[in-house]
Amino acid sequence: MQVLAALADPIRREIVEVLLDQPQDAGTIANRFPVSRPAVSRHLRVLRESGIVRSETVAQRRVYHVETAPLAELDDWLSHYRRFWTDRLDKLEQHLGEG
Amino acid sequence: MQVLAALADPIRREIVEVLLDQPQDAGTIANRFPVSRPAVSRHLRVLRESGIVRSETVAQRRVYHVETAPLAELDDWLSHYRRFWTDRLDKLEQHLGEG
DNA sequence: ATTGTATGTAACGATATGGTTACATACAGG
DNA sequence: CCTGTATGTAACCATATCGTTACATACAAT
Repeated sequence: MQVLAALADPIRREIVEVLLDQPQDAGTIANRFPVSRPAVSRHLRVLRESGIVRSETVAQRRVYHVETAPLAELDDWLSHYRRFWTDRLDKLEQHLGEG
Repeated sequence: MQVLAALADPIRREIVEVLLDQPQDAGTIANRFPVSRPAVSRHLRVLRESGIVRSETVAQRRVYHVETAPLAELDDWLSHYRRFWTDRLDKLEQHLGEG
C-alpha cells in the first residue's frame, strides 16, 4: 500500500484530482501549485513510482494521466472494513443514487 | 486527510486491523510487533491524533479501540472518484454479496 | 510504604521527505 | 545549426519520521 504514502501529501492528492479530470503535461500541472517546478516534478515521480500515474511522451512534453488500479486497490482494502462504519443498505442507496 | 499519513505506516495499519477485530490495551498491542514498546506507543499517539483510535483508561491500562469516523471520511473521499475504476453495477453486486 | 506493572515521554541518532537553485538532456523550429 | 521550451536530476538544506534506551508517572497489591 505504497499508495497511502503517495496520497498522504496534499499536493499529490491535488495532482491526482486534477489528472482525473483531465490528463495534462508536467508544466501545466506545475503551474497550478505554489512550489517550484522541480518540486512538482518529484511529486510526479512519487506518484509514478506508486503506480498512481503514468506519462505518455509527446515531443518534449510528458502528458500525465491517472492509472486507477492502485486507487482501486486502496478501495478494496477499505472495503474489508467498510461494514464497521456503514451498513449494507446505506451503501446500496448511495450507489444507486450515483448512477 | 491526516488519516492517509497515519495509515501510510504498515505497523499502524496492522494496529488498526487488530483493533477493529478486538479492542485491547497498549501492552497487548505492543507485544504483537517486532519493535520496542515505546515505538508502538508513539504509533498509537499518531493514530490517536489522527482520530483513528481512542483509548479508555482502565486502572493502569489504556484500552484502545478504533473510531471509524476518519476511516469513513477517507472512504467518502475515495467515493468521489470510485466511478473511474468501477461501475455502478459492479459495485452493486459487491455490496449485495457482502451482506 | 514499598514494589511491580503499565504506559507515556524525553533525548538522541539515522534516514526519509520536501523544498530550493543549478544543471543536463531532448525535442521543435527558425 | 542554434535557440528556446519542456522536463528530469543532482546537490544541498531544514524538518519530519521512526527506531532506540533511559526516565517519569500512575495505579495495584502485598
